Amino acid sequence: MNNNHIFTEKLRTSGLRPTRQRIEICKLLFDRKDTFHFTINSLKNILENNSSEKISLATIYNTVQTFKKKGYLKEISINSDKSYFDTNVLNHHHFFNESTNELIDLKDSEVENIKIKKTIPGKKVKSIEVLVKIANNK
Amino acid sequence: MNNNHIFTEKLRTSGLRPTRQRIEICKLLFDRKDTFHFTINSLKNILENNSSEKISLATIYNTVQTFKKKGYLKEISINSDKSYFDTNVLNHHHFFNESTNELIDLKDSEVENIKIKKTIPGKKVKSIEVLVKIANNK
DNA sequence: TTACCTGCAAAGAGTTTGCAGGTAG
DNA sequence: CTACCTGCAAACTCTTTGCAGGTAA
Repeated sequence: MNNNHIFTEKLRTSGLRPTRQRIEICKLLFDRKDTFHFTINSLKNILENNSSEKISLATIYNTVQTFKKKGYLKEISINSDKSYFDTNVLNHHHFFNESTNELIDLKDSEVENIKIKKTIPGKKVKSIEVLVKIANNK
Repeated sequence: MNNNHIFTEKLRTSGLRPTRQRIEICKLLFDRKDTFHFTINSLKNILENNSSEKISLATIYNTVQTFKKKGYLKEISINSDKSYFDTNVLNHHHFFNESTNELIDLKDSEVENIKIKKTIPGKKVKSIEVLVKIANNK
């Protein structure tokens, strides 16, 4: 089906004009039922192989950053090598497979409620996230 | 007191010769009772202000990386801007103050036991860590 | 037509590496 | 003495920015 109007809407509400390049990016990010994890570089590779458009790195960076600011994408902190992004923007937990550098979402129901017994005066909790690092059994 | 022999030992077991510069770095990192969090840049600034030695960035980077590989330091994933290190090398949880970019350790006893109800076949869990982001009350 | 967008290349930040002179053992 | 180490600067990687030509409205 054609979801271009949805992408156009997402772009407009982000203050971006719907250009050919940006529509291609939207298709990749948002035209799917499940969560999608990516790095700028993996996104670039997929675009190069699957899109007829030439899309420059700069365009990818600024589109992704704009979506992140708007709340359509979430950045995940795994390591400082590169930025990982997630199309699931709700607070949630992750597995990170150290053998493959792959991220896997954990549903809230898959993690028992987390209780932090310490508070810091004058500070508000913004998020509580668990990162479970896994690796291949040797 | 003088802990130089301890530092020398740490350096030797890491395969590094105990030089004046490295001893200075050790003093900063390990001559303290409590946990110490730092970035390469904060470490460089402290060294510049507190040490009579001139210590180049390259020396700081490679000493810190070597300690990390040896397991004397732990790298904490907060964001992809820069690397944060921790002298507490056990698996543990953190507060991250987004207003000040400060890390605070959480004791295990301050976080109720975390249960992950999902497993990934063929993978082994390496660590489970919680990051609680906090910010100033406005 | 006008403001915004694109691709390119150059600039920036953090980190790593190569090298010539210096130092621990 | 020899192998390792230091400081410096250059190189690298990831990300951002400036600019001249192109495009949406």
